[in-house]
Amino acid sequence: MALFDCACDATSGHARALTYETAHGSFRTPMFMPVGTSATVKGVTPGQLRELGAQVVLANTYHLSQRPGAELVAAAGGIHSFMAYDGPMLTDSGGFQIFSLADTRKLDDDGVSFRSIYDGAKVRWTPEDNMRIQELIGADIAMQLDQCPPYPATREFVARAVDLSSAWAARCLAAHTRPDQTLFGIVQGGMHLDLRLESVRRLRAIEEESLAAGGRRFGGFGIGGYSVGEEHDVMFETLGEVARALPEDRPRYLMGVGNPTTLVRAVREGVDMFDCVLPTRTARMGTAFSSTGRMNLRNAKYKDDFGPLDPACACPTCQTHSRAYLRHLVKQDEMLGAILLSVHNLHFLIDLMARAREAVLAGAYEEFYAAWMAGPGAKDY
RNA sequence: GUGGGUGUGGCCUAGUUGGCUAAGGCGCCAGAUUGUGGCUCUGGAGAUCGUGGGUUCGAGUCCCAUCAUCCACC
Repeated sequence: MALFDCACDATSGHARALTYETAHGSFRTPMFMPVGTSATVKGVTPGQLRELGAQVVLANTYHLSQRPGAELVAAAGGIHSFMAYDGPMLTDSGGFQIFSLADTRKLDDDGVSFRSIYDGAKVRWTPEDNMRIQELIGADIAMQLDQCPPYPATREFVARAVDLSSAWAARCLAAHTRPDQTLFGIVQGGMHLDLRLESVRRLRAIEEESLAAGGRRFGGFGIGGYSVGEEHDVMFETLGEVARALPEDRPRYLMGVGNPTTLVRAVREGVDMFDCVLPTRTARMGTAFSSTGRMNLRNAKYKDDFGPLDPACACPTCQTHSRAYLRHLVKQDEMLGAILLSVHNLHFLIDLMARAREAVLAGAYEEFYAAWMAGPGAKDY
């Protein structure tokens, strides 16, 4: 396979099993991607990530551009070399952070101005600036700069976000030149199906114009703007149709979703890739995923429970440590507690998607889906 | 032994010149967490104010006694 080729190994209903080639090896979908915002998956070493079967690791342009700076990452030989992870990597553009972190931000047609969360300094990004920064960081996959509207938002506001994100998609695609890196476009449109489909149409038109002019195409497509506070089922009113409106020959990446049941449902709708802070963030707060639902390890009922965290789990944490010990670590705010639960939660989602892939390859995704939904953990997520 | 200080939920404290259901932090118990500003956020339980008397319409606040504890001095 050539760089950024995408092969479809199997489908089962709308669910897909893809293989995608990057400069740092191939990855297989469906897939969950651990989030390493500041060039680290908090509490987890690159070696552990590999052992867990992690494929793509995320980093964040917003954070890295501020600390330690994109030029420094480039001087280190790029993000892979800097953090010593030699597998595929992806950088989020920072569009979401500008929406979620900055109290003061100003969007205009040409770009966005905001204040750094680190030192309050004024930062100005055009789509071209953002592409230059992501090329310096050097992940295998870059994301376009976009505008992620909050929820709820007026239809007019969401429509303008689609306009702006589309315009920026075209500029990002034109500005992006690094040959060993590909660029994903991002679909917006909030909870409005027609705006979502319009967003998809514009991305495809932008790509066609680019190709006609001898330019590049998108390596895949992010589906952004979901899981921003809406009720759980609202996303599924439009997700499937949106996902399947995207080109079949490239990956579809539902951004920011990490709830196990949501993953299982979204794969059934034709989504291939996910990322989320949920497994590692909740781990740091003492919550573990399990085959029987969410567990709050701070609960007193685990005080003298010397059994494994999840008897059905094969991860290093469950193979080695008891619930009582993990509760003790969490209650004492010991860093090892956050580490061990992060390892476990990442394994849970990575393994869940690996089993989803097996089901697709076996042509039995519907059975896998039904089994999960009927299982003891489904309602908890 | 003498003089002085202090005793308020598991711990540390706030409680103004005595006045409505004794406040806060930590801890404890539970919930939240979705393109990471997260030892975060939300809620809950828990106090016969050392003990026993007294003054007063009313005492955690004043008086007496007693116990505990700390400091200083013999």
